[in-house]
Amino acid sequence: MPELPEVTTTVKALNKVLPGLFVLDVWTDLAKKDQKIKQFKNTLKDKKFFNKFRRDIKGTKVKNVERRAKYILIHLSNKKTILIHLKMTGHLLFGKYEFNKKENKWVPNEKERKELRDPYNRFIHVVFTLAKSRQRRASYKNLVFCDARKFGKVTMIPTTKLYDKDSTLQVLGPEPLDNKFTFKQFKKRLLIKNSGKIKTLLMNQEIISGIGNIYSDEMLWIAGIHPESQPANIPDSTLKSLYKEMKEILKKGISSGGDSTSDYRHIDGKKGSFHLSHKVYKRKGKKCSKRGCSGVIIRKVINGRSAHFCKIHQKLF
DNA sequence: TGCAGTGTTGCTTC
DNA sequence: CGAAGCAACACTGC
Repeated sequence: MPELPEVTTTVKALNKVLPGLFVLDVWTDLAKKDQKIKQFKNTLKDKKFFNKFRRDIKGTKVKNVERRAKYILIHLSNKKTILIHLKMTGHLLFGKYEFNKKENKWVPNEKERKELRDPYNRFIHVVFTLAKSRQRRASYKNLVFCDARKFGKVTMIPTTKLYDKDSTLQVLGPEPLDNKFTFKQFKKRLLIKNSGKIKTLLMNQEIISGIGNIYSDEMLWIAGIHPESQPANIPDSTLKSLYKEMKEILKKGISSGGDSTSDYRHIDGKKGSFHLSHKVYKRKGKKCSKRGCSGVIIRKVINGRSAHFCKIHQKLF
């Protein structure tokens, strides 16, 4: 689901279709009149914010789309940036949709519906209408935010303020696939806290950004490290292999078009294929597929998250 | 049938 | 201060 490879896949696809399009309008069914929950202020879940968001966005043009950690950044010509986090079940679709007044919801138009026979298209919560010019509404397309559990977040920030002190993006750790992110830095960042389990640290966005539950399980399996190992106890040679496998598995995720174990979809509604090559994630009770290993994959809750691993070849340091 | 489990983050509590 | 727990929500699968 939406971890670095999924968000990368979506952003790459959006960059092929969105730049240059004008935003004609935006619709949502998420906005609540009196949003009392603090973390939803300044998001589309807040009616007041949505009204302002809609005023700001109408008539602007999309410049380009960028990824930072698991965030999607849509830069606009009005010097503002739409910030989207897919959280657990969110995904973006691009195509032609129609508002069905009878059912009071958006549906893919007939042509697209045939290809998108997918139950998750039911959960449409935000719809942007875009076109090549401010006038040519006839040739519109929609950018659609689907999210079964409604955990996802959509907001907007002035582009220059994105990396202000204490902002959401400012506190994020380095990008794991950045060439400047060396082994030395990787090790240093894992040791920052002086304690903690390797799996939890890998998923901590302030230490390294973009890694979540699935990819952390998979990279630890390949590197032969038990998820509860303390980084300080892991020998350099093993840590080096984790560093290498981290990059490899994330790249494999990207080349597989992401992981569709659950709701994640490409912008055309198609599934990614990374879930077909899982070695541990969601494979509880299955035989460990490492050559010569006699282990069985187990599931254990570690710091509130389910971890999947092989007790035999994944060594506890 | 009912309830445990589901990818993430950030607020609250200790 | 940091770490742990849980809430945000709706569905699936045992």
